[in-house]
Amino acid sequence: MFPVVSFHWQVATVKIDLDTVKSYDGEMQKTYHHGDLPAALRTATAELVTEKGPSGFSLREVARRAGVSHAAPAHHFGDAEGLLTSVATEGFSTLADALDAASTGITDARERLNACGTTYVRTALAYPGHFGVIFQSDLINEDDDACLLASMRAYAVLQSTIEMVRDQVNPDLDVDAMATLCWATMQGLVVLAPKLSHVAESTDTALLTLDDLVAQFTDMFIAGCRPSS
Amino acid sequence: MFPVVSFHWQVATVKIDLDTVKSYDGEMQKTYHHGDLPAALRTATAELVTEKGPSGFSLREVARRAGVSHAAPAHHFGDAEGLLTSVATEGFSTLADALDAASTGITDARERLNACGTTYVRTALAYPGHFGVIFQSDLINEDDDACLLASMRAYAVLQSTIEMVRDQVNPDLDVDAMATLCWATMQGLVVLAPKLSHVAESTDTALLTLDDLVAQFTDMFIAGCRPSS
DNA sequence: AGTGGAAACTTACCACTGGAAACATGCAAG
DNA sequence: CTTGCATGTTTCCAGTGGTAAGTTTCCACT
Repeated sequence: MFPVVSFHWQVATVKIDLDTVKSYDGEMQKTYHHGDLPAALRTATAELVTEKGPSGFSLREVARRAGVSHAAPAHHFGDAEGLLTSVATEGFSTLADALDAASTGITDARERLNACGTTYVRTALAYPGHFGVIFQSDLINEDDDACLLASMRAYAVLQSTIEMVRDQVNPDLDVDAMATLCWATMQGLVVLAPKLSHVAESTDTALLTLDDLVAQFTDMFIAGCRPSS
Repeated sequence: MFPVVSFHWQVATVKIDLDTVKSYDGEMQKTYHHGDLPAALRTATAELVTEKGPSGFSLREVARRAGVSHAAPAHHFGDAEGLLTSVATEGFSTLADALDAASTGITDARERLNACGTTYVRTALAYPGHFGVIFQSDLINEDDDACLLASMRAYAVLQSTIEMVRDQVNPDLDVDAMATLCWATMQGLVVLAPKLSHVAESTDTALLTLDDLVAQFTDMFIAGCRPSS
């Protein structure tokens, strides 16, 4: 059963990536009136959340931006929760792709962990709409299969990285616990960063950057994982 | 100027703590109809958010629970943002008090950091309404003076703890960066925990508990802070 | 004591929201 | 060509936040 699900999920991922290309409005999938309304609604949602935050989200405003009536989204996503869950899935999928691309080929555990961390916070900052939906909205369905699978795919990259740390640094490492800690720290940084005055987003200041914090965390993490004996 | 502000804030803190006592409806502050409506609205908000999550919050429902008309809150808090900011302030203040109580008297850096971490996640789990408002709602005014001061008071405890780590473990430690990392990890754990299947809330299972994760983080953090040379 | 004013609250209204139901439209397969 | 169905639209409903105007209660001052 799992391979089948995995297969579906692969297909879904590719489909999402294509859908995300907004300008592409051509001969593909033009099944009906609106080239690809689900994708248009997702991007409209992400943009709206980016502009006004998760609380500024409104099904009607999204529909308005997509140029359809306010009842159209219901036909594809059921309700607001369905649409937001779909956006969250897209976000997880994008994150998983980015983590995959950033970590493949890196054989040094420390380097790879740093690459994952940097990629995580950069992706979160690059897709504030998606991550806002994922972590600041309680209106998504956590049990949705596609969403769960996409998030697990992202988690798997981190997990394999921590396994590499275990293999290279400390054979007794509790991989799940440490992977959880790493994810928690990265997500905490993303949530906390805008609230902290001494953290800057760009590099052109004397302040700490998120990349700096990630690097410091990586160093501390690797050093802290070494066997104590 | 700062001492004055600090004084005001101290007073506000004490007031909030008294207000929080729900059953207390007696002869204090009974300035008008409703013994102490602001406090009642705050607790109603916290309960509502605990039950239905931040997105389930509704000014009218809160007013209904407090037994007043839907326009009454506006008189005390201006709008929904004002009320939520007040709840966030109360949450930060509670956290600061808890961190203070848990860490005073502990002289060993590792022990104290662990106490802070445990207290953080336990407080977050004990006040899900307040923490939900703080970290999952973008409808609070981050620049509010009282809120800022309360959060800074909580941060200060953590900061002094990290300074203790610096003094006892590594004189070259970047205190601000490490304090940020610790806070981020704790908050990340709180946000992530309910989403992770292998983390349990109570201790009566074979799964990891949040306390376990905090302890593992503390050990790793202290070890990782040691000078590399 | 009583009166003016301010504070606390209510009522009435507005534009907006999400969701459901009934209706219309266009494609695709028989 | 026509039947079926996915895709939208229109219309309606209860509920929401915010504002403005009115009402009640308290307090301070004379």
